[in-house]
Amino acid sequence: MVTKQFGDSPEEADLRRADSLAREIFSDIANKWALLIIEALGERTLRFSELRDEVEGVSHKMLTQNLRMLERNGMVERTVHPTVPPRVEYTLTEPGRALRKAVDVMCDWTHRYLGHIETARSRFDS
Amino acid sequence: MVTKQFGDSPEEADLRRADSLAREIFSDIANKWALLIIEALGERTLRFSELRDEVEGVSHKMLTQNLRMLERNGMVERTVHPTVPPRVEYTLTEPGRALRKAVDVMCDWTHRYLGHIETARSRFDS
DNA sequence: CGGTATCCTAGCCGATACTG
DNA sequence: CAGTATCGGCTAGGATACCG
Repeated sequence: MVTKQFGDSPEEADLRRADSLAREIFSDIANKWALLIIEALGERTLRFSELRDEVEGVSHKMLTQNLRMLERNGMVERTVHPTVPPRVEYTLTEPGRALRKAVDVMCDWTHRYLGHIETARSRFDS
Repeated sequence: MVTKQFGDSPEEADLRRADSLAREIFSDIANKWALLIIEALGERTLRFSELRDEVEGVSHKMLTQNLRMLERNGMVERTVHPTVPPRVEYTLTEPGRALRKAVDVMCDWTHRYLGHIETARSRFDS
C-alpha cells in the first residue's frame, strides 16, 4: 500500500496509474461513515431509511453521498422498486462482503482493546 | 459496532460510556493518514523524517497530529533520543500491531479488487 | 420515501515561521 | 531534526427546502 517510486518509462505508466487508483480507493473507504455503512449492511438488505436508523448519527446527506460512492466502486448494489412511495434497497456485493471482513476485524479490535486504550489515554493526558 | 440503544438505568450508564468510547476510537482510526502511518510502520521502527518520506503526500502537520493521536491511544510508542540533532523513533505497540493486521486486510482487499472497481466505476459513470 | 440542491458554518489542513 | 504556533483558504458536512 505504501507508495512505490516509479520511473517514467511507458511500461511503468500504468503501474503508476494502478497505484494512484489504489490510493484513491483507499481514501474512499478509509472514512468513518463508509465503514459504518458497510458494517451495518452486513449480510442484510436494508432500505435507505433503515440504514439511516442503523448507522447512528449519520445525516441524510452523508448517507446518500457515501452510498453513491460505495455503489460507484461496486461495493453495494442499489435496487429501486418502482412503487409509491418508492422503496430503495441496498445490499453488499461480493467485493463489499469481502471488505466487510476487514471492517469486522477493525471492530473486533476496537472492542478488544478498549481497556488498553482507556488506560493509555489517561496516562498520556497527565 | 453498530450502535445499540440503552435505557437510563445506572448499570447501563457505563455500557453507554463504553459504546461512545468505541465510536470515538473508531472515528480516530477510520482516517486515511492514521491507517497509512500504521501500515508504513509495520514491523519496523522509523524516525519522524523517515515516516514523512514513507507515507507519501502527508504534511508535517498531519503527521505529527496523527502520531500524537496514535500515541495517546497507545497504538504507537514514541522514543526520544536526547542527542543533537534530536532523534525520535516510532514503533507499533502490541495493540498497534494487532490493528495493523486489520489494515493489511484492507490493503490486500484494495489490490485484489482493483479490476472489479475500475469496471464498476466506468459502468456507473455512464 | 428517497434524492437533489442550496446555503452556511466549523474545523481541517497546507504553508510558513519560529523554538530547542 | 522534531515539534509547536499562527494564519488563511477551502471543503466537509449539517440544516433546510423542494422534487418525483
